Amino acid sequence: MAGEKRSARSEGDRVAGICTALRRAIIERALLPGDRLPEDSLGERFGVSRTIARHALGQLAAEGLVDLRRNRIAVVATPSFEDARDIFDIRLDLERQVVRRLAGKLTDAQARQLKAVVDAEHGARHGPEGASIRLATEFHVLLAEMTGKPILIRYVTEICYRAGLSLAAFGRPHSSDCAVSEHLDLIEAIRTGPAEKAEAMMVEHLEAVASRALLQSSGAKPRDLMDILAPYAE
Amino acid sequence: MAGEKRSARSEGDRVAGICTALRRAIIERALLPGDRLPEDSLGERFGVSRTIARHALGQLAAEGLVDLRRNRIAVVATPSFEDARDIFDIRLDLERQVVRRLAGKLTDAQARQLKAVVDAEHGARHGPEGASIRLATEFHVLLAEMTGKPILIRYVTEICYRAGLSLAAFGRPHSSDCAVSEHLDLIEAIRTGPAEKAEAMMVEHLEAVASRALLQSSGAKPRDLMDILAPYAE
DNA sequence: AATGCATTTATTGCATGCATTTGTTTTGAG
DNA sequence: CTCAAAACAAATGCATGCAATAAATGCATT
Repeated sequence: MAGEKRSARSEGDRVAGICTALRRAIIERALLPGDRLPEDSLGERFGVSRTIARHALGQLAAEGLVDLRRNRIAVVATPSFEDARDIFDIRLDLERQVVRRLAGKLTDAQARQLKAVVDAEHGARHGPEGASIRLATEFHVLLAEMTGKPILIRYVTEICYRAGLSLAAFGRPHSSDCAVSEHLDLIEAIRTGPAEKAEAMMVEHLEAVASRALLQSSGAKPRDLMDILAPYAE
Repeated sequence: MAGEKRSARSEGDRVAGICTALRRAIIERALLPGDRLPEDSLGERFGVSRTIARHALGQLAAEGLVDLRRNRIAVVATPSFEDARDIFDIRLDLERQVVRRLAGKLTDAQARQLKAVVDAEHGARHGPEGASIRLATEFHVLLAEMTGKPILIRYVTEICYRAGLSLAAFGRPHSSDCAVSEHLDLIEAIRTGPAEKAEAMMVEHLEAVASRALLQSSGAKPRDLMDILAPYAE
């Protein structure tokens, strides 16, 4: 009874709660591109009516994480290869702004907070892949949050989630080792180095992530039925 | 023209219709920051139930055009001065990408299409301010659409609308004359010039727009009732 | 006359119900 | 036995109703 009251109050908006849960499920690859998201099931699972579930799906569709077609069951979005490229291009610009604004201005407390996330990444590097990816994303989001600029934070967050989904769309395993050391280097560069150097390092990092995931798999992206069956056709 | 892709992206056609109408009202300054948007009135005006109106408000809130607080009437967003700066910073990066991709690759048909919009701007320069601003925005959106990159188009469109709203928040009149000639120069630079030159011109243009609107009015931002009434108070 | 409190009204939050549409199974003809 | 058409099941599209909350108004008290 008290629990009901508390959960209702702490989660001022139930729509936001569902969005958060689904975003996390998507970034952790518990939900994969193409997975169905019926309003009924969502509502039942989260203890709300279809109305609320529907609204949440609308929000996620606006963020590009969900595909919504009229009279059809909502599905987790399946970004195309071109989409993925464009997302990373935009992400590059946005995160470059983040670094430019933080370079040389990181407080010790902030550096510690970032390192804590990287530590968590390190600890999760042999655990389930989902946690690893989520933490890597959290690192970038936290960095953006430290700019204190709400609009920049919002766009960086959104684009990071979309980037994560894009990576999932191509089924590449997440190489956490690289991310961990690159993230550590980034913290140092942002804290001490000149803005140009930190910026260059972020560019390098993101391009590495993108090429590890996208360039290598230029042919293996969407499992096309015809491609899969080609060897069996003769 | 501009609404085709938006309506396909969103779900219910009616939700998209309301969004489009409200976006336009906002960009034309028929709706000003802080104006109330009660679900009932919207529903009645557009011939739909509150459910649909509510959903539309949710979408616009996700785009940053509407402020939605629990149990409170939705209002047109009132971007802060810092928000406006951040929006223009992001817009700069995004539109730079647009120019970079279009430089030297504009077909004659596309150039003609862009010129048609600028002509319309020219024709509207002494008419109502709203049309002038809307057309200036359409120019930038059309440019983005010519990249053929859906994600880039989407972010540029959104940020252009937010920029328009930001300008409205500071009550600056729209100087259409400058925009018209600058837009013409842009078309030429993109069509013929090297990418660097076109890019620099876009940067210059957007910085000019931002400084005309933002820098000059650093003290006159939100029309506060107390401020407005100050001269009458004695 | 100004402030705080109660009452009334306006508005949102959310679930439910019905019509419509889509997807699936069944059925029946060839 | 195959395939198409019809019947069924599942899911969405949307409006409406009721409870809860906030804004507005009026009243009383200082």
